[in-house]
Amino acid sequence: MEPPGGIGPAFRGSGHAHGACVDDALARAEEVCRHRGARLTPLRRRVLALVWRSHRAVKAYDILAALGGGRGAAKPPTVYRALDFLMGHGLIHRIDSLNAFVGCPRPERGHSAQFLICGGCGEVSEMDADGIERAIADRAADAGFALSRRIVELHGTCPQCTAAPPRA
Amino acid sequence: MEPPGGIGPAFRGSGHAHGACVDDALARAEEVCRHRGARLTPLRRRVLALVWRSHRAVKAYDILAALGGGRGAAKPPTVYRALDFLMGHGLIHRIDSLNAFVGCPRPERGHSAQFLICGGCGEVSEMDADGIERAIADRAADAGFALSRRIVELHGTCPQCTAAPPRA
DNA sequence: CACACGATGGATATAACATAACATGCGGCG
DNA sequence: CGCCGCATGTTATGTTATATCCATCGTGTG
Repeated sequence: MEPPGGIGPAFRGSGHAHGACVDDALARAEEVCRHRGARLTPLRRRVLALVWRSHRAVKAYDILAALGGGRGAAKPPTVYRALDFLMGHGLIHRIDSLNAFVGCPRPERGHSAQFLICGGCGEVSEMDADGIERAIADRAADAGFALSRRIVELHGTCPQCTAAPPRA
Repeated sequence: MEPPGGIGPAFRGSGHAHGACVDDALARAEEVCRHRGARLTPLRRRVLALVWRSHRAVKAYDILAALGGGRGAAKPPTVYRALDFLMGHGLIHRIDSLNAFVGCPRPERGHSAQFLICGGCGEVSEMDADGIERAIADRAADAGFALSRRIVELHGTCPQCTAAPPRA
């Protein structure tokens, strides 16, 4: 039971060694931060780990709840600041259509990605499809439009959920 | 008082007859609704007109404020219901990355569009670029992903704002 | 007419998402 | 030490969106 577990534009089956997956992500994050002299503090690391708990987009207030159990609970700014830091370093992406965040599988490379978002299981898969980027760049150029941020969020149903009833 | 604006994938210069532009939009909306037996009530018409006041994305609470001046002021659900109706009939689009709404220049045709959003003047221009759609459909098919909603929101700077200091 | 109905929207309340402004703690450095 | 810069804590508030219930109105039917 180890179907496509990769990082690319493929959804995970039911069994995948998620622990290792998270560890990898954290290791890559450490690497990236060391490389740039950015400080991946315990709080930021914890938030990043929470984002990576699943391959679904995670809401800021869910992170907040997970962080702040009871007394001395974390407050919204704490979470948003950590998320801003992580986004700033490309370690996570914001999914605007969900007001939520996903871990970036390839933080090393500055990239602009496209997201496949399954309405069944909620998983988000990141692509870096050249064809899409090129088509967008071409049309923007036609319009004389200077692109900065490109948002491509594609909602639908992943292969697993198409095959079997949704279950996350 | 003649803000730029436009309907195609091109940003307008400074002078355009926006009054006529709004009138057109409302007329098309009447048409579409009559065609389907949907009721473009006075409230909905008013909200649509407010969305069309500019070619920028309009926030729900701005509409609320514009509607409800004083006593017996409109409440949020009123606005959101009207917006839902208008979206349901393709008369407006939601720009997720802005939490705001723009009028659709071609409500007749069911379409999935791409938006160019200028960070200078705030104008939003709707495209229906086949190349982009095709690239997206191809990559989704590769991934075995069944598409439903496609969100393409492209932020950047329009030709006018590139040429001259932003002003809007 | 009396009535049930569906559609519309008003009223109240609250949930969900996000930021402003200011205070505190801590490590480095002159 | 005294100061600075950064991360975080704290308080308060701003912004966006929905749930729930109720009033109204037009329409079709008995």
